[in-house]
Formats: sequence, C-alpha cells, structure tokens
Amino acid sequence: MDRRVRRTRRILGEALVELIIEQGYEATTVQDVLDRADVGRSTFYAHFRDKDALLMAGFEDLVERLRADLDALGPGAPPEPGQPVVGLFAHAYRNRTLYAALFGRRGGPAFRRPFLVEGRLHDLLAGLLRPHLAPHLAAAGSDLPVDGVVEFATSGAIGLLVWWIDDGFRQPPQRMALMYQRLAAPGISAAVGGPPFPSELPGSAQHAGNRLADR
Amino acid sequence: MDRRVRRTRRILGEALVELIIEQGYEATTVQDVLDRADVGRSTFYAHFRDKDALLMAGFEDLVERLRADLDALGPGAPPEPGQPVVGLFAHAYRNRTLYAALFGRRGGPAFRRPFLVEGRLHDLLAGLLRPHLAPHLAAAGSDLPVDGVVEFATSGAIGLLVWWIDDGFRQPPQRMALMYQRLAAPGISAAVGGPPFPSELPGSAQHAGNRLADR
Amino acid sequence: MDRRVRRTRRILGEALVELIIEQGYEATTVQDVLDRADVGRSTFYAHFRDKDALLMAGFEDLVERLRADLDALGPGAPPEPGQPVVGLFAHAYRNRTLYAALFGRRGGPAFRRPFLVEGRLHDLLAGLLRPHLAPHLAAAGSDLPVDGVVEFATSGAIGLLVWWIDDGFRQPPQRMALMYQRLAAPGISAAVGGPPFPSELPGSAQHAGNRLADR
Amino acid sequence: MDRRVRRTRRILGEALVELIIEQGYEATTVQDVLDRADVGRSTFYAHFRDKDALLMAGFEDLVERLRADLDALGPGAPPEPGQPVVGLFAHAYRNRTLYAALFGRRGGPAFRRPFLVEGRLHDLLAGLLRPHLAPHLAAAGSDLPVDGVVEFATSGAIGLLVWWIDDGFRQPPQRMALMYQRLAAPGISAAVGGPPFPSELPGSAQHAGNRLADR
DNA sequence: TCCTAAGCGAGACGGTACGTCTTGTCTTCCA
DNA sequence: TGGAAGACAAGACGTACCGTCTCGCTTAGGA
Repeated sequence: MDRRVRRTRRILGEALVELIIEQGYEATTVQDVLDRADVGRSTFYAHFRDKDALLMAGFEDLVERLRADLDALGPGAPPEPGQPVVGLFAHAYRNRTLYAALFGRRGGPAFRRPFLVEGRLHDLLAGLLRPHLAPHLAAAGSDLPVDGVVEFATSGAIGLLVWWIDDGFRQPPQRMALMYQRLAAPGISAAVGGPPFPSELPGSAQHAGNRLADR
Repeated sequence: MDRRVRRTRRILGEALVELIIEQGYEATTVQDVLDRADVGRSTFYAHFRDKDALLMAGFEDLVERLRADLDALGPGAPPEPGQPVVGLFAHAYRNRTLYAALFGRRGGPAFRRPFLVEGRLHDLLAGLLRPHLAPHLAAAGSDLPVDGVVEFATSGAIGLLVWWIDDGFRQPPQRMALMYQRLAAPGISAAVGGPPFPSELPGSAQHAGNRLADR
Repeated sequence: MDRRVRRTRRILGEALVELIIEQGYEATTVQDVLDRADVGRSTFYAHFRDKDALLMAGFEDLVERLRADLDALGPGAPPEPGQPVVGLFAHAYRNRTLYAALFGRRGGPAFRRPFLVEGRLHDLLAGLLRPHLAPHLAAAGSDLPVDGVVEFATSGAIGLLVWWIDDGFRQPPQRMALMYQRLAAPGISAAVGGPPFPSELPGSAQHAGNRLADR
Repeated sequence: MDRRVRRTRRILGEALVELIIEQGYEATTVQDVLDRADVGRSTFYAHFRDKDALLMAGFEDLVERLRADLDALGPGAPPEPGQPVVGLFAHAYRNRTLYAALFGRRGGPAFRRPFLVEGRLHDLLAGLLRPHLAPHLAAAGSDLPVDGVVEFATSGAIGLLVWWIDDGFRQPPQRMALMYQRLAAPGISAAVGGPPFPSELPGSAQHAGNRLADR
C-alpha cells in the first residue's frame, strides 16, 4: 500500500481519537475530523465508508494487537478462566488513551460511548472466554446455560474495565486482573463444581502483599 | 392534565416502542414516530424536547414501577446482595415487550441499543446495589474499591438481563435470579469476607426442584 | 397555496436573477442563492429540483405573460409575419432586467448564457412563427423547407434581441421591431412569392419620422 | 513537438467528439474522456487546462481550416454578402461529424450544446460578415445600426446551419447557401438601399434547376 | 551503447458543489 | 384558544468532479 495512504489513514484515526476525547463520538462531525486532520472530504470517503468505519478500523488494529498478545500468553497455559482478562487489562493499560477514547463514559449519560466498538469488544471477549468455560460447564454437568455464564463473565469484565478507565486508570493493571479474579472466579468455579477459589493468579504472586505500590 | 394530552403521550410512546422493535432506536426518525402515531410535528415537540426525551419518559415510568416493586420487597429485608436483582428480573419479565425494545440487541452490532436507557438502568441498579455492598465491604476491611465491586455486580446483572432478553425470555425469571445469585454472590461474599454461599435465594425456595416448569 | 410558499419562491427567483446579473448563471451556486435569499437549503430543494428548475420556473412566468400579450394582440389580426416579434420586443422592453439576466451575453464567451432558457424561448418563438409562415409557403408552392425558414426567422429575431440587450436597450422597442421587419420580411416575402415589402408595421406609423425620440 | 504528444492530443480530441455525440458535452466528464482515450489524468492536464480547452483546441483547428477556405475564395471576390456563408455550409458539409458534435441539438433542450463553441463560431462569422456589410450600410446612409444588421445576418446563418445539422444534412450544401441567400439578401439589400435581389449566387448557377439532385 | 530527460499511466489528494436527510422552531389554520 | 399541519432554517451527510500532485515506468535521442 502507498505510503501516503497509510499516512492519511493514520492521521484520520488520530484526529478522530482526539476529537472523541474532546467532544465525544456522536458529537464529532466528519467535517471536524477533516479539519483536524487537514484532509479533503473526498479523501476521507475514499478510505472509509463513514465515521463508524474509521472508528472500527482503528479499533480493529487494537483488537489485532490484543489478540496477538493473548495468543502470546501461550496456548499451553492452564485453562485459567481469567486468563484473557489479565491480558485485556494489561493491553488497556498500555493503550490508555485509545481505551479512554473508545470506552470512557466521561461524565454523564449524555456523553455516549461509541456503541459499535463496545459491542465489538464484547463479542471478542465473549469469544475468548467461551472456550475456557464451555468444557468445564459440560464436564460438571451444570444446568446453567453456557451463554448466560459467558455473558455474565464478559459483562463483569467490561464493567470493571469501563469503571477503571473512568476512574483514570488509578489501579495498576495487575490489581484489576486480580480484582476480576477474586470477584468472578468463585461464582464460576462454583457453577462448574470446581473449587471455590483458584489457587493463585498466574504471574501476580509477587504483588500479593504490595498491591497498591506496583504501578 | 388534559385527557388528550395523556392520550397523545401514550400514543407517541407506543409508536416509538413499535418502531424500536422494528428498526432499532437510532434508525428511527422523529418523522417515523409522527407518521406512526398520526401526530403533527409541533405536537410532538410540545410534549417532548426530542426523541431521547420520549424514550426516557417511557423508561422513567418503568423505573418508577420498578422502584416501587423493589421498595415493596421491604426496606426491612435483610441486606441480601441479590435482592434488587430478583426484583429486576421479575419486573423485566412482566414488561417483556418494553424491555425487549429498550435493551434487546436484536442481531448484530449494527442494531444499536438506546444507549441512554442502558446507562439509566445501569445507574439505577448501581444505586440500589451500592447500599447493600458498601457497609459489608467496609466492615470486612476489604481492600477492593467499593465502586469497582458495585460496577462488577451491576454489569454482570445487566449482561445477564440482556442475554436473557435476546434469548427470548426462555428462562423463567426466578431461574435468572438464581443464576445471578450463584454466579455473583460467591465472589462478592468472598470479597467481603463472608460465607462463600448465601443460604438461599429469598422467596424462590419453592422452585428449587422445578426450575424449568415455572413459566 | 400558502402565502409563505409564494413568498419563498419569489425571493429565490429574485436572488437568482440578481446573481446571474452579477456573476453569470453557471458561476452562481445554489449556496449563493440561499445566502442571498436567506433561505435554508432544504427549503430550496422542497420547491425546486435544482438550479435549472428555479431558472425555468421564473422564465415560464415570463413566457406565460408573453403569450398572453401576444394573444391579446388579437387572433383576428392579419397574418403579419413579424407580429409575434413585435410583441416580443415590447415584452422584453417592459422586463428589461429579467431579459438582461436571462439572455445577456455580458462580455466575452466565458459568460455563458443559461442555455436552457434560450432554447425555451427559441422553441416558443418558432412555435408562434410557424403558423404564420407555413400556409403562405404552402400556398406559394415554395420549395424551401418550412422548418428551415422558421428557423431562420426565429434565429434572426433572437439574435437581434440579444444584440439589443447587450447594447443596453438603447433602441426603443418599436424601432427594434421595425428593424426586424425590414431585415426579415423581404426575404421571407420573396420566398413565399408575396410582395417584397409589407405595407407598414402595424401600430408604429406614428414613429416613422421620430424613431430615436420615442423611448 | 514529440510524436507522442501529437498522438495524445489527437486521441483526446477524438474521444471528446465521440462522447459529445453519445452523451452531450455537459454530461461528458473529464474522467469519461480519460477512460475512452486510455490516457492518464495528469497527462490530460499537461496538455489542456480543462475540458473547454480541449474542445476549443479541436474547434480552433476547424476554424483555421474554415478561415483558409474562405480566404481561398479570393479576397478579390465581389462583396457578396453571403460569400462567407457559402463557404461555411460547404465546410460544415465536409466536416459533418464534427459539426454535428459541436452544434447539434440532438433532441430536447436538455441536451446542451457546448456554448463556448457556438459563441466562437458566432464571433468568427460576425467578424467575416461585418466588413462585407459595414461599407454598404455607411454608403447608403442607412439608419440601421451596423452591429444589429450583422447580428441578424449571423444569427440567421447559424440558425439555418443548426437546423440543417439537426435535420441530418439532408440538403446539399449549395442548396443551404442558396436558401440563406434568398432569405437574408433581400432584407439586407433593402436595408442598404441596393437592389432587392442579388443577381445570382456565385458558383451555384448550375444547380438552379437541379436543386434536390446535387448531393 | 548507455543515460538522461521527457512523456506518460496510475491514482492519491484537497477542494467544492451537489441533492438528501433529519432536526427543532415557527407560523398559520381550524375546531 | 390550543392542538394539528406543515413550512422553514440549519447544517451534516455521502457523492461526484475537478485540477494538482507525486510516484515510477517507458522510451526516445544525444553523448
């Protein structure tokens, strides 16, 4: 692809993120993005069908890197329910600005998050969690519907993430992961008939007595 | 208030709900509502500031009744964490059409839920759950941020609710409440240092062996 | 029709005419018209399909009045070849501003006349001249194609009209009519085998010795 | 000049003419021409400032040849008013396709002729006729404005030409010239005080009794 | 024969006008 | 006199062309 093309796309994405942070997504006009990015109207539409497409394009990059991160955690890892969530919090922390733009609530319900993106993240996370949970539920002969459990785990994780973002990332990501682990794992473990508590959050043992100092 | 005024408001609300179910909220135009309700443009704006106001007006009725239901559960009830959620599921079941219109995902991320409403429900539920959780967390000297825990509990509940709606209300409401109880309570109890399992879901004992038949 | 509607249409027409005179038709933007008329974009398109439609609407009014004038000249009048042209010049003189806007060349070929309008006037005039000429040509057994003769008479008249307009209407209309009569009638009369000169231009005898004073 | 350059210009001109005939001038896009000629955008603009320039370039060639033809008719020829027009009709006949593209009306006023070109031809012809007419008008002490007479003669000729083109060149050019002579000359001669009829159309005596057979 | 400058195709780009759409206000009419 | 009808201003949207531009590729024509 042309170098110019990449540059234009990047500039547009950056302009959109800035504007979302400043005024919110819904309130941001294509013309605003154009002015900020100093790009012609036709150029924009040559690259993206509409504002949503630009948003999703930026987000897909993020998702791609997130998925890579999660895969890198190792497929051989033990089927720890919170595994993907640990990766998600770490990834969010490393991309604070983007996550803040995409998922932040920023005061009041008038400030609408880009809904599309939230749905996308939701589906991604649900897709990652389901393979972790489904076999255990089946093995334990649980009477709980798999999708319901997945939905609960997913929504809880995203709820925590959004809260964290709106709180200004004041917790270190490991602490968020641990928090999720402590809140979600017992119920899920109980549902699948396993032990109520996982032994330990992988890779976070060293933080056990030092939770607020590890930023 | 004039009888006609009430009638007009009701007709507009009904038209909006129908249209949300048919085409989604974002895709529904004020003009669509006008045509459906057979009402003049100026009349609409005489009653509601905008489309959101109409939506929220309908929702506030719902919230009012929901709050009444929950209050009726008794302010003297023991501080059962899942208490408000039981009421929510029951209320949703009794108002299936409206909940489906307001919170259903209806296939694909393109179909955007009315965000405002979801935020409103979120805030309502969080407000109801916080007083249940905050004292226990404080008493147990938990190091988990109260708002984070509340957020998790709230998001999990709404996630489950949305899944239930999109699933077509195929579970009876008591079963949903129990499901939430089993998934959320252990983690939260653990977080506050209490017993991992609540004794029993209040008012649903009679359904214990009969979960799939009580629709 | 609503009084406001008539007002809006009138204002738009006036704005267009002003702008044509100032900058030419092609160079005039719909937005220019909107700004000048202080009318919203959607309002414009509610009334006219596009800029051409607004132009033609204004012109059709003119045509209507012109046709009325010509009819008023009397259907019982002798089949004087130049009859409609006399009316045209008189009409143009009474509507100088509009004719200048619609048909003026205004310096250089870069200034394009609204072509549609010229074509419309052409067709109108040709339609009026043909019934005057066709029977005579047929009666005289002329070998000249009727439409060719009509075309010549029409183009000559419009050419004279445009020249007159660009010359700033410095001739009185009766003089223009007489001029057309003197230039066109001999050839046409010869073609139809009649007398080379018509006896006199109807209604202009009194100007014979006073041609430059009757403005 | 490079051979390739000439080739490119020629191909572009041909493509434009084809497209004008197919869809009209205004409806033809630079991109259309590019696609038809298989030429790059930048190449086009390296040769012509815009679509008009390409059109006029092609037309200037035509004018050059027309002027050469007319000059070849001999500067010593008697000051026959119709002289240049004879040449014009002959030239148009020899370049039927081009004239059809440039001046044809092709059904309905929606099909706009390239205005610029018509203006150019108009000015050229007027410039050729004026020297023929001005001295005679002056000598005869006519009170008719020279430019008005020139305009009449020019417009009549072009009107006849356009009619002929739209009629499919069904008349032989000599017949068109004679037709113009018979229609225009009497009025003009009368205006200048000369004999009402010119003796004979130069060089067309042999067609007098054979008007429809000389194609 | 090479090499250098021009011609050229491809197409990204900024800009501008278009015609469509929706919103919220305002005026007019009518019951 | 107050609700219904709908005209209206405002302005964002996505499309269509325009004329400029930056690339490389090719293709002479002079060294």
